[in-house]
Amino acid sequence: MQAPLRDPLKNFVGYALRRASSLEMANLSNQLAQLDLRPTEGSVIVIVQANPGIRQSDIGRMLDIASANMTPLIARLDSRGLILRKRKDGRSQGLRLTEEGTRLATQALAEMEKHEREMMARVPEAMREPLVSALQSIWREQPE
Amino acid sequence: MQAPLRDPLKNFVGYALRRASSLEMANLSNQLAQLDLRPTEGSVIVIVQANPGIRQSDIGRMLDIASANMTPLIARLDSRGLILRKRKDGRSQGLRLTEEGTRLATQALAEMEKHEREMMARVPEAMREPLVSALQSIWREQPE
DNA sequence: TTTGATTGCTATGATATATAGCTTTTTTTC
DNA sequence: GAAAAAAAGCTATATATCATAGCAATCAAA
Repeated sequence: MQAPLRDPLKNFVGYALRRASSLEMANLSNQLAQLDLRPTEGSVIVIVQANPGIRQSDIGRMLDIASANMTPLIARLDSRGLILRKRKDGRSQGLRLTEEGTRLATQALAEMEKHEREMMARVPEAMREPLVSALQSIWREQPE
Repeated sequence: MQAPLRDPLKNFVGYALRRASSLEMANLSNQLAQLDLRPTEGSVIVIVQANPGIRQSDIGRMLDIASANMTPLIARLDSRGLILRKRKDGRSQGLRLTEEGTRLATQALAEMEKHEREMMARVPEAMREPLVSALQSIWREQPE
């Protein structure tokens, strides 16, 4: 018998946030793996589906992904035949989903929704709305 | 002028969770970088400080870090002179902080607390308690 | 005593993210 | 209109975290 372990991180919200998020990500990642999509790729094609002709720099701003990291991401979706790039002007290009991309994006969105329901099922009803609001107040409109 | 961008992820809690967590992590990471500590290393030494003699496998269970990943983590803390390993029995070893490790752990904990206050300051009072509870209900006692 | 679980480890790879720098093109400013 | 600044997309590289597969030594349990 030994002394019970102390958890000095237990009461940190930042810690709970990290744990909840990484569990969430792991689960979603497993689901999307069935479609051979990484979580980030899933987000991207869902956004392209909702915004045909969007530029990758726009997506980068929405998801806070640096342009240097958007490049290989988009390249892979392109090489898999999920998206099309069409020149908009000399420097930018508009993105659109192919048929296959549309099919996958629809499935991905369905997975996200299913996953969402499963996660929220674990949160007591009364805490759901405050949870969403609180999370958004944390990351939206970051102060200087 | 172009059509405003649609954000189909906006209403997903999982997405808000991910964004809040990664912002939080980035901030904490910057703070701890001053101490030349990565977030995970900070968590580890704080736990060792609270539990002298703890085994790395215990820490792994607390933080959900696989033993294969604990090894290089602990090795680095050891090589930096922050922790000591003392054989407990043939296979396990007890971890303790050195003086330098104690100094860093104390600073790291202070950073976490400061960071915690800053983050919570952005969350309206009424949502704070529900936020913590909701997050914990998401990741604690994961169902089969 | 044999079986099974635990501890710590090597090696490797996947994913997301970060930094520095670059060219070309467009926009802004003077 | 010319010079300066900003934007788009890109290469290359590095880091942090986590995942998988497997191993030897040790300890605990059937």
